[in-house]
Amino acid sequence: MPELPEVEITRRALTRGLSGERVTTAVVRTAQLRYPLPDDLAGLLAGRKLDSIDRRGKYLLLRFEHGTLIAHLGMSGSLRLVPPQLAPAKHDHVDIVFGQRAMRLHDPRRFGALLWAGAEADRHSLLAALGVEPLSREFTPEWLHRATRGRKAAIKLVLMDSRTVVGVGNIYASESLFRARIHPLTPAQRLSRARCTQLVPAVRQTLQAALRAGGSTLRDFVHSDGSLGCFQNEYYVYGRAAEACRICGRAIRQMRHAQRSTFYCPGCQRY
DNA sequence: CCACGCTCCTGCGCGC
DNA sequence: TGCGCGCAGGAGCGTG
Repeated sequence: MPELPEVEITRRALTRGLSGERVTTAVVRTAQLRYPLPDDLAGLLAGRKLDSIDRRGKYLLLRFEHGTLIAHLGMSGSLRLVPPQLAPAKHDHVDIVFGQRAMRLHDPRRFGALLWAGAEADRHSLLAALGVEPLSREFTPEWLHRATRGRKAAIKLVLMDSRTVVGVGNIYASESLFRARIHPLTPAQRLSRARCTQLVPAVRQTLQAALRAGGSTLRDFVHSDGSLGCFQNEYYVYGRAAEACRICGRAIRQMRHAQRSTFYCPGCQRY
């Protein structure tokens, strides 16, 4: 579910609601998500101040005065701000309580993660090898052109490979390739500089449009106040198999590639 | 280094 | 109506 826009929306809301606040306690109801939860989370965080929240790819970095809590929402996770006394629902695995507000982690599929990284979080093994941020100045056509040389894999897979670019998942990869008019199975190394010049702004525009629309809510994603995103209404190809392309009118195709659904327009997108 | 397939888990929609 | 199957937005890891 959550790709970069949804994680960034979550980051902004949590920053508004919680930065500078002190943890009262933490409640852990599930011992393990993708990884075991930190031991004694309440003891680790109680009395500590949350200085800021950063994002690296789809990871949220909650910076406390004595270290960093790394959170990942996996495929079905959300972080909501709730009154601490609100009864937990099914799959509400963790609360971090800040006085009269709690940050509640909900994750039906439990692919999410919560890890304590200490002071050197950015060197954590999960973060150290991540690629460039797609909304940063580093992500340029020249950079993408260089990064794709020697890569035979399909451009869609390379876009989704977090060692290359972070934050682009299955939905936004399909949408970005449509906007750039590039067929998703094009071998990455065959992309000319001109096509990289199409693709880089297409990725940026897709992510920024999703951010403006409040992200996508397909099944699980909710904002930290419980409201829903609406970018799914603006999709050009994702989930639109057999529907008419918004640009050329031809039927959108769906195929399975590398065990993932891939959507494209056979008229607009070329190798 | 690169490519690929498997894996964790629950829920839901579809077809029979 | 009920049930079983396949699929769902991530990404680390092992293997070749």
